[in-house]
Amino acid sequence: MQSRTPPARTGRPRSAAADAAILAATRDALVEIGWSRMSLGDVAQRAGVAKTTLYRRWAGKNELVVDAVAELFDELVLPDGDSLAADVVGVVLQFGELLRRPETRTALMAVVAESTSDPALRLRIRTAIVDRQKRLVLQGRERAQRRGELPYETEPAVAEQHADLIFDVIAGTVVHRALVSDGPVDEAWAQALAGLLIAGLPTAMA
Amino acid sequence: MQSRTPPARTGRPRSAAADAAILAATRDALVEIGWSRMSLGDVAQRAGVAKTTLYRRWAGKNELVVDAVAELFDELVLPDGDSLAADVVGVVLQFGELLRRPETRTALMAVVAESTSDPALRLRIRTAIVDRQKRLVLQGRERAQRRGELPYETEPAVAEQHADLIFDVIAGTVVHRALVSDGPVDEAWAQALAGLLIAGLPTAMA
Amino acid sequence: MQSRTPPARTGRPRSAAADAAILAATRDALVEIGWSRMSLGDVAQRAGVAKTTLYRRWAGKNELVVDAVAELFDELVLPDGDSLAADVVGVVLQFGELLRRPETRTALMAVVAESTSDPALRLRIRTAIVDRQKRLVLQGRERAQRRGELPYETEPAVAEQHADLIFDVIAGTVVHRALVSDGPVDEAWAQALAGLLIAGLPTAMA
Amino acid sequence: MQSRTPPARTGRPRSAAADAAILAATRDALVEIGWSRMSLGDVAQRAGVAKTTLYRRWAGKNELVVDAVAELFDELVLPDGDSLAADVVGVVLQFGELLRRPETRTALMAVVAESTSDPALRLRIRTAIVDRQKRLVLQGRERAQRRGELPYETEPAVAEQHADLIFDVIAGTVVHRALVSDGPVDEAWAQALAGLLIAGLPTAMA
DNA sequence: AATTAAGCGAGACGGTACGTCGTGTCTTGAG
DNA sequence: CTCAAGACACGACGTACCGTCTCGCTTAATT
Repeated sequence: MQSRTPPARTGRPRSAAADAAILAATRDALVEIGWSRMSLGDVAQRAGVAKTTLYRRWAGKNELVVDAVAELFDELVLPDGDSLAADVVGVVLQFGELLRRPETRTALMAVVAESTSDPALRLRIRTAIVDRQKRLVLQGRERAQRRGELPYETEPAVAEQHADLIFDVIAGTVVHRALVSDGPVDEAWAQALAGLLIAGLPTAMA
Repeated sequence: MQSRTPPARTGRPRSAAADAAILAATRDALVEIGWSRMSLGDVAQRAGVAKTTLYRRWAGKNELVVDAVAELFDELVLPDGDSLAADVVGVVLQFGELLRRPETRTALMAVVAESTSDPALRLRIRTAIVDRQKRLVLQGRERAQRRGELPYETEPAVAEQHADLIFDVIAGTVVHRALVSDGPVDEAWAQALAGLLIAGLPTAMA
Repeated sequence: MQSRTPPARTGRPRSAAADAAILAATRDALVEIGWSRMSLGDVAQRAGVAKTTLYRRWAGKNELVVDAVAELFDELVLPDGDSLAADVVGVVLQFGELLRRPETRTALMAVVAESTSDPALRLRIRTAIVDRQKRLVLQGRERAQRRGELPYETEPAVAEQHADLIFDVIAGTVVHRALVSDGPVDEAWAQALAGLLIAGLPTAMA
Repeated sequence: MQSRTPPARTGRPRSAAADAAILAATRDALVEIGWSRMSLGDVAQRAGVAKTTLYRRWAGKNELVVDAVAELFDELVLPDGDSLAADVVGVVLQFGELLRRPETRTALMAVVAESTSDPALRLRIRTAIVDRQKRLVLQGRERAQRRGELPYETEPAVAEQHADLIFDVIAGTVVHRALVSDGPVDEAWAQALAGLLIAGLPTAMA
């Protein structure tokens, strides 16, 4: 809560309202016209702001969009299920719902695409969006361990590897289902995925 | 009985060599200058082809890149493993290798990102790239069934749902690992993923 | 009426209908869409002819247009006036009328413009269009001389210089009036011009 | 009382230097590569200016060339002659000289040709080039009237009609001589034309 | 209250790529 | 050898956005 503006601050301060208007306008523009067709001139006009103001705050489209969508992902919570399977289903459904919103799906994939040739952006995405959600896996595992559904892993490095893998599996699978295969992420599908994860292929297919 | 060319058959036919040259030039340009900086003028020049020729065949950058990248995915083959786990590991490693090549990772994510607000492009990606690779899942399942590792599913609709789910899980997980989590897709990781899929979480974590 | 095709003629002969159709289509296109916007593809399509056919007969747009409009200028005749002034007025009005037709005005100026940097085209215009109309000046002078309105010039070279000058004056003035000053070429204006030519400035302005 | 800038006065003002550079580059390009081969991209590059800047000020090639050439016509001055005939000869020779320069002849006829099917362009040519040079006729007439060579016309409308006609005659005749008949505009020819204008045909041919 | 320095809107600027169009040539198969 | 059809290499078109740069005008904190 303390001011961390490093140097002396003279002159007219930056408008806080402008920041909010720009981020909101960015999300609107993403929904309406898509990533590639969205120009920063558009965003500035929608926000009632000069392009200069926008470039004074962000280096480019990528940085702006990451900031504009990062907060949307913090809505995810681990639902109050009574089994590991229910927890998985709950998270999958929430994530699926998030990916149905145009601004989320478009912006997320756009910045991931850009990040394939921009390591700094990749890091920013991971810290600002992805890693924050690993808490869901950790919470879910802990609950399942308390219920006796999963064993305790004593080696911390191994435990982290497990968590990372599970996160990749769940997040990657839902994204692929929603954005590539273009199929619904509904109750039935979520249960099938949860069944596969918990029981393994031979049992799940039996 | 033979001629099924539906409309008229007049005028100079399109050059088959041009198609190949354009697709190859597209891949080269992707590697050398990246998706976003690559212009269709560049591609045309590299291919020794006029821009017109390019636009006569493809509607834009996205469609062109989908086709250019699609061919790369046809390299994937189901390796000659002697167990379901070995087959999964083999495919995962191949796919991981493919995603390490800059043109593949960049182009794939770029078109997926565009496709989030372009249903026609989404369909094209699915038919040109994704659906073609489901053969790997089908082959792998069949081998596993013959070995007795997996049961036979008699209901075709259910069988297809299983295949789709498995494909989403494997493809999505590998993409997420490679492009978002930014971790290596190596032998150890591939075995961990295969173990999870075959045995289920409780066993895999034990 | 005899075939004057110089070498042996083998293969399919050229369609005579095609020539006429192309020239007519050229005139139509000039009227409707103007010189610069008229493409040879347009002309070919209007004539129901392939572009190849067109290029087989003419070297380009300029040559085609010269041929297409040359004959229109042969309509001009020296009217049956009873004085030099009446003859001048009659010719001026006819020429003015010709320049009101869109295809004539556009095509004439277009080829003249092209000819400024193409001596061969300049020659072609002069022989195909301009020089043919000098007959009007020669006829008018002869009549005026017979009426006693103009003296006889005995030196042929001087007589030709006079005729050339008069032609430049009349043709140039009418073109400038019609196409640049954009004023009407009507009876009153024609009489004013004739008066100036015959009586000279001091008298004409008195 | 003073500021009559009609609309808003905001944003960066247009560079006056750019206008001059563009017009000069246009003239250079006309000389070096000719009207039809000259592209606006060329002009922009020669002027060290972006194409955008060029299109912000002119609607197209025609308008630009009209303005670029118009300045050249302002070089014309009424020479310090001591008779009406000398003044006419002086102006004719200057105009003939102007029409010997490739950029002038080509550009002038090209825009006139375009103007035959573009009334707005016709107006622009008239206001930017033609009407400005009528001053020469007005000055010459005034001098001749002071010398007693021409009568005073008291009716303004008639006086204007006279001036317009004389302008059409001189300008049209010189253009026709120079560009169509392709003859020299030299001292002898200029004197013949002046003689015709001042004395009328019967006297001039005597 | 006056000064001052940055923020602000507007929009012009030099660039680059776009997707389309026209040119003149070439390549088919049919006549 | 001609024809209609249309693909081809080339190159200009006019537009859109980029990110930067003036402009003249606020707007606060400092004098």
